[in-house]
Amino acid sequence: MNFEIEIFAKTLKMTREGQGLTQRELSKKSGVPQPHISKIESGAVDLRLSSLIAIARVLELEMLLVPRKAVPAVQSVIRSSNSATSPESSAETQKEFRRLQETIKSIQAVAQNPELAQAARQLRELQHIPLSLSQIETLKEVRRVFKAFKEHTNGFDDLRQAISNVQRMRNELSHIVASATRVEPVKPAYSLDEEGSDDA
Amino acid sequence: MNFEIEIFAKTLKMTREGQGLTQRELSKKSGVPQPHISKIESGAVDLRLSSLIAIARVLELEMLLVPRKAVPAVQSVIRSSNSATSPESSAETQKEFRRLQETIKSIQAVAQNPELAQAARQLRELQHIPLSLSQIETLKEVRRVFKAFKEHTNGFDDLRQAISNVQRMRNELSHIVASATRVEPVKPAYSLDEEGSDDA
DNA sequence: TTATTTTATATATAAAAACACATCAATTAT
DNA sequence: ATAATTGATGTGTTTTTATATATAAAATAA
Repeated sequence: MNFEIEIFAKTLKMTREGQGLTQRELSKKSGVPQPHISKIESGAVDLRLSSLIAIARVLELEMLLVPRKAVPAVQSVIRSSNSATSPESSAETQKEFRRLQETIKSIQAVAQNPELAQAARQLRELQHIPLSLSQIETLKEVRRVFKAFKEHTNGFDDLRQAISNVQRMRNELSHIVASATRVEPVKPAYSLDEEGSDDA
Repeated sequence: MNFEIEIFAKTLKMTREGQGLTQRELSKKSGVPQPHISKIESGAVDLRLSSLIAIARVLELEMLLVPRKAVPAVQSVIRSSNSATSPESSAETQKEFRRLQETIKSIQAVAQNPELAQAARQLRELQHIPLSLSQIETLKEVRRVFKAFKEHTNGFDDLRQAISNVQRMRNELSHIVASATRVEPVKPAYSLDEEGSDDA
């Protein structure tokens, strides 16, 4: 729906997931019915300020009116605050990592590929590093693409894209990984036994 | 109404006034009807996000969801951004200064008082200094009290309070005033010919 | 004081959110 | 594969915002 409102919808959803809350739990704590939360997160409603505030406070978020010219500075403050401490790296994120590894394993059961294996390795490296909300989003997206590929509803381009997302993320965090496994430069040439088999 | 929403209501109103906009002008630019703006500014409605955003954008404000722990830092950024450049110190503020001086003059017409005179002097010093929104609010409040006092609907305590608000503000800005008039320390003892005349 | 501008109120109507409840579909866990 | 959890949908009702006008009240300017 409204483009302006989508940002809030997404932020709420990402934050909720980052905290490992279900819509029902959030509903209970905020007093907003779960079906309504669903609508809000999908950007389907032009919600009232009180609803927004009620949900935000549970997620430890505050609504602020910021002078436009101060917005860049404020966003930088928020960013550093987010990367500084990451309470969201634990429980739920670990689950997500496990799901992703399951998905990869199920792909590797039918088709081995060095790049995919490398991605798996890199993911293992990242597993215990605190991730930002957007990085967790990337994780989910990567898994979505892997899964779609496995079910032949997605092409190689998407898969390659997803793998390179993992690599990019790994590079972003390389200053933390550092000591761990030696990382070989990513081979640009890509194969993965072209034109996959048909169905099931 | 809702305590959480009042903050937004006040911020919108203060900002609008700071920019010298009338509700009608804001209405025209934002598309929100003037009567509704009135209700919003008085905190009488739990407005929808789209309305809030529409009004805010005209006032060059952005709604942001900020992690609670980052709020203090963000507020400090906003504060310094506000005091740094003050486009709001001109036109409308000058008018407010003139009104306030008129009010003081009308009081002095019936009762002279050294502290009041000093407040008037201090206000003259401040007249060409860029003020923050909250300082402009103080100015309005001071005038409100002065006026109420003149009409015998307000006591001396309030008046004294208002005068000391002027002094506090002057002291806050003393580093800017600096070169101007030499400022004598405020005499604590207060008089102003006790128990004013009755009516009219 | 008088005129003008600005804000607050009033009324009627339309539109949308909020809510309660049930339930389906998709995902995840066992 | 099956059960359990989670998110999305659907329906009907209630409440409230939003809008359009008109106008009263308050503040400001002349």
